[in-house]
Amino acid sequence: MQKPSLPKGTRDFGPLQMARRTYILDTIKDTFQLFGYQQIETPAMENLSTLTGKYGDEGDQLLFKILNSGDFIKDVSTLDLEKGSASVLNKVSEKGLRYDLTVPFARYVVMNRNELTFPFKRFQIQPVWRADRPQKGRYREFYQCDADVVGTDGLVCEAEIILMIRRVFEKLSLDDYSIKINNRKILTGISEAIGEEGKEGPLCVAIDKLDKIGWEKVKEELTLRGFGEESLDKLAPLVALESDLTGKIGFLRQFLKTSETGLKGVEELEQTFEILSQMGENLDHIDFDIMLARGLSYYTGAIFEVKVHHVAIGSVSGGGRYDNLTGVFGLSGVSGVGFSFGVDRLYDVMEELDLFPAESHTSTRLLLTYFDQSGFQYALGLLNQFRKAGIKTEIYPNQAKIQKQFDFANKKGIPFVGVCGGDEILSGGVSVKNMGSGEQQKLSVNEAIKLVC
RNA sequence: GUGAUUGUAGCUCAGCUGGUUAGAGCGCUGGUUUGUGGAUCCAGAGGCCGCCGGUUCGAACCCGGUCUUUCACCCCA
Repeated sequence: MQKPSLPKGTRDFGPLQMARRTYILDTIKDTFQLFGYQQIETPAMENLSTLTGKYGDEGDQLLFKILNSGDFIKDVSTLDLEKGSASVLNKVSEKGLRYDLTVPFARYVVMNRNELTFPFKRFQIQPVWRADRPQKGRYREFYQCDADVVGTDGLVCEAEIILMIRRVFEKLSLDDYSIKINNRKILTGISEAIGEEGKEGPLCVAIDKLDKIGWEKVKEELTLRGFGEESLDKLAPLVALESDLTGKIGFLRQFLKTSETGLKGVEELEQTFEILSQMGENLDHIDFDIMLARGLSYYTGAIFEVKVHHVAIGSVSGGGRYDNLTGVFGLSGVSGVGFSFGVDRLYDVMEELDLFPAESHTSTRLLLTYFDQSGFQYALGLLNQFRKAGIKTEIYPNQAKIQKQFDFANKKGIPFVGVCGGDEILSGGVSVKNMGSGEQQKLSVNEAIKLVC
């Protein structure tokens, strides 16, 4: 007999966990729908050609590949084997598990471009898979909840993303968090302004670590990546800048005055905030973080990341605007913006902060118990009456001692137990015990329904 | 992919520098109670000490490999 086990980085979800996950997922889904997003689903597996090359070399390594069916080795030559794994791979695997929901969505949009009405707002809640090393808040199978709009560059979408994030967090009673926002164009502008045009990629990667490793280390890394001393000196005042929103914007206007792109980024950001104020909304939880850089190569405008304070868990949500995501699939000029909630991390955060409402392990309200066959038959008749009255009712399915039946109700957290014995059968009623208070009274079925519901 | 780390009863963990039949608490089963759960008391069941190999008279303990857990790096939700 073999010991059962799970693949690394995957988990089962028991009834309690599922109740909590559903609570989070319903909140998110409800919010997406409130803002006019429509749900779609795409297959767990995609053609490898759809997935590869979209996430960089690192990302390609993290893709789970699916072995071809049948004799998967039949096309592999000894030459391929000598050339190494890359050569063998495309002969033995042509499908892979999706790595995120954005790329499959882009594929979907391109394939259905003639049927879709643009701007198209969709949401998608499905698992994704990454062959990462698991660690805290990082799994190999996890859910993403994506909402994206494609076919518009209207900044109202950015503003609405902020509103959706705030609504979800409010519903989940999370209030100590910040929505970090920045604009990729500002980062491009910065690299131009410090005389390192076109190097915003490495600049972002290094600067993103500022919080973690400090300015000195970031400087080292940038030097390593070929940034001149002069450039770093120009960058320094920006890194040191501590100011409020208007202060930051004022500073950037000056700092980026030679960069058309950079100024455009600042303007987009300001307009987004302006839209919020026209909606009668404030800027609570919004943190304009000039140093926020998200690695994903396809972002071109706004970038978001949500961090809950005082927990050791990475960002729980992130996203941004991409101007040409569908380009690689042959449809260019479609601008989109979207973001994603990581349910598994939200779950971890809420658990760490003890924010889940106390719930019983079951939704059952009433358990019918009995002593013998006649009581069982009588209880079967009552069962239907309670259920027809809309009360979640169950009956203990096999004859067992009454203690055992009570114990069952107790462990499952069922709040009421209905006892069906000789007395009850004679009077046509049921004795209902409140498991919390211990009170028990003999009632008619109608009275019992009123008490329990 | 790199570097650490963990694994003993269903759960949380003890187990001395290698030495007889591997322990505790909680949980579980039964009883105390033949119409009543949560408390008390009594009794009992339950372990290839992650897996494979090596060293040794002798391994839960030492060594190698492997899987798993957790963590840092990389990257990311």
